[in-house]
Amino acid sequence: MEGSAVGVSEAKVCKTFQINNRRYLGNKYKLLPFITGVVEKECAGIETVADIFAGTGAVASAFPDKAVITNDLMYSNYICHCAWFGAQAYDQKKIADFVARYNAKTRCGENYMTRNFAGTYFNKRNCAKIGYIREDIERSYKKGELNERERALLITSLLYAMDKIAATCGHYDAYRKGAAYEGALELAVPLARANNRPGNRCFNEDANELVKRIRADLVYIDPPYNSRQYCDAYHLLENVARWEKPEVFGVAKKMDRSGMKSRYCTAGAAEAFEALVGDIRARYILLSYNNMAEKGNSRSNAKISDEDILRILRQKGVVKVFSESYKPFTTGRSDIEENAERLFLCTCYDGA
DNA sequence: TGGCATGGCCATAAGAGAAG
DNA sequence: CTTCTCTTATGGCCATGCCA
Repeated sequence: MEGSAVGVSEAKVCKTFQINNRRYLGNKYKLLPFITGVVEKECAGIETVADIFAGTGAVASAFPDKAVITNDLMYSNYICHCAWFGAQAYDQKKIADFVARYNAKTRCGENYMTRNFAGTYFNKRNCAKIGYIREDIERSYKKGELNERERALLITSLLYAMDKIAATCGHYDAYRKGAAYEGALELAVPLARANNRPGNRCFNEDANELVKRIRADLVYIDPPYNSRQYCDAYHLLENVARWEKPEVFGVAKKMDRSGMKSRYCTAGAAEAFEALVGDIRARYILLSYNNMAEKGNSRSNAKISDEDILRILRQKGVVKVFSESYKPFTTGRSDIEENAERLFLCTCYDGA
């Protein structure tokens, strides 16, 4: 069914991809059965789900029969949400044609990407292609050849394709020196027809501000857990998505990211969380948070204590905690015991 | 001066699938 | 069924800077 969406002829030449075909810190894809299981058992009459720290959007995608609201501070994630959850109609054959044309394109010239990133995360050839494609998407959009959804779909395709070949450990805090660059950039066609309800809405702003204006039956909260800012880890995808061509600096070639930082990565996390919860209008609040409080390196420990989480949520409603053990990724240098991913479900007092 | 934030660097485990 | 191969997944560590 979804597989045939590519079109008869294009299906042969264009590969397809889905929302979870990307590497992302804190990705909840593997935990979806756990999350949806808790919601099915514990929450009645859910019609709208708001995923206000959506990241890849994996959790929102786990509710294909609900109206979804997504939000993320990063534009690169927002663009993907528009692609996956947007309601605007688009021409699937046109997307496949663009993808095929981009994949067939050889000999792209110098551009912003080659000047700034050749020999870092990508080799020069792939940089040239990324820069060419991103420029062409914008040009085509401005000429009216692509609508907003089609622009989002193609940028999403580019971001996912970059992720596949980047010489990284999955994020862009550093590139792997001496690593072999893997293959050539190859775009694929996004299969974005799982949930495109007219009522879906995607936002790109501070979750603390957004919750003052929205209402949902279930608000899912999956904030950053530790001091690592997602704008640091994904600066390059953000750079390409925004395509404002800023100056970049340092070994890692990061752009100025002031104004993109999340308070949930700082010592002010608990305070931010308390304000957020206070402003939420929902019947249920579901929070994902790990139990890394004091277990590992200070850089990786959780910023909000269990005591604060429970104290804050209990002001809002009745709280139940669900836990599932979770093997953290490691490169073999550390050995964290009994890491668990927890779900805090709050049934709100004033939720109706 | 100590706590907090950040820049920059770094790699293997585990599971799935193929092969025998 | 066993073994091999490939793919995919995701933080930890250290040094330094900032600021009350």
